[in-house]
Amino acid sequence: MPELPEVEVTRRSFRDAIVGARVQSVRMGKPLRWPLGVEPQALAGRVVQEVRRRGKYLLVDLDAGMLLLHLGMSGSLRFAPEQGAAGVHDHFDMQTDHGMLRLHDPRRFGAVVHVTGEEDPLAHKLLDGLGMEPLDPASFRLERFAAGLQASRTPIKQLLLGGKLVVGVGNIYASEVLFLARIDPQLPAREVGPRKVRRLFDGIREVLALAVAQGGTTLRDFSSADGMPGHFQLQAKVYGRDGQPCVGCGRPIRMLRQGQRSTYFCAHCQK
DNA sequence: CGTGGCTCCTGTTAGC
DNA sequence: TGCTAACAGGAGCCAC
Repeated sequence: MPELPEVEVTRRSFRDAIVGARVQSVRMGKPLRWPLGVEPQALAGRVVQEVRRRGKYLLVDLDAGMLLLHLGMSGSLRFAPEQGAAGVHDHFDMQTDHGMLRLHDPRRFGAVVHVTGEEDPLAHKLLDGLGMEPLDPASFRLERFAAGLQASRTPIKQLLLGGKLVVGVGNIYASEVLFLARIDPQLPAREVGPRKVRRLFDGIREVLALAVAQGGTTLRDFSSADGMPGHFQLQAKVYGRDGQPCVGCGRPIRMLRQGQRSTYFCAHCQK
């Protein structure tokens, strides 16, 4: 469900409401990707200072320590003054004096981990290798992006998905952005020419920024932590359109597998 | 070290 | 209609 825009929209939707809240209790459901790393009740009394985002991780700063939160493939967050009884897929409930933060995650690829701070070894392990932030002009630099492509033989689609060069481009946006930039997803990154590099760089920024501005949502249902639905109807030009006519040339869109993930593209428009 | 494949888990959908 | 298999928006881990 969540690529960068959805994670960022989620962050914005509950940040103001939760900052200053004091934790009263924490309930865990079934195991998520990793153990919480602390006894849930040990979080009682902590006060939320800030909610930040790094890649697709949400960082919830407490007055002591920090929570790293990831939505995985199927996770969603909800923050509200009142929440109903926990359902079978609600695996993390943090009750505060401002309301409850709840993670709903059927597949449980998501995570909630407590670390002592930015210097915690686990925080380093999870965050250190992350690439540039595409929505932060100070981070996402054309020269660094171009150099990163130049240094890799990996097919460009997989390099984008990997998150080590630039974060937040998920499987849908990877296909869409490559279509917009007219680049063959199978092309080794170092063979992407300067003009295409430029188009790709601009495309990533523009598409992600637009999606955030319009409240997230890619293909299916998504709602932010305050329950508002997104308004961004990404009408996918290639994703999920195997066999259907390309909006550019009318030839059939093709699907292929790259690293166990599907890629959609137009072999005529993208070369 | 860069790279590719496997893996975690459950729900939905396509196909027989 | 019912069963089964394939597939799903992520990313860490491990073997080459």
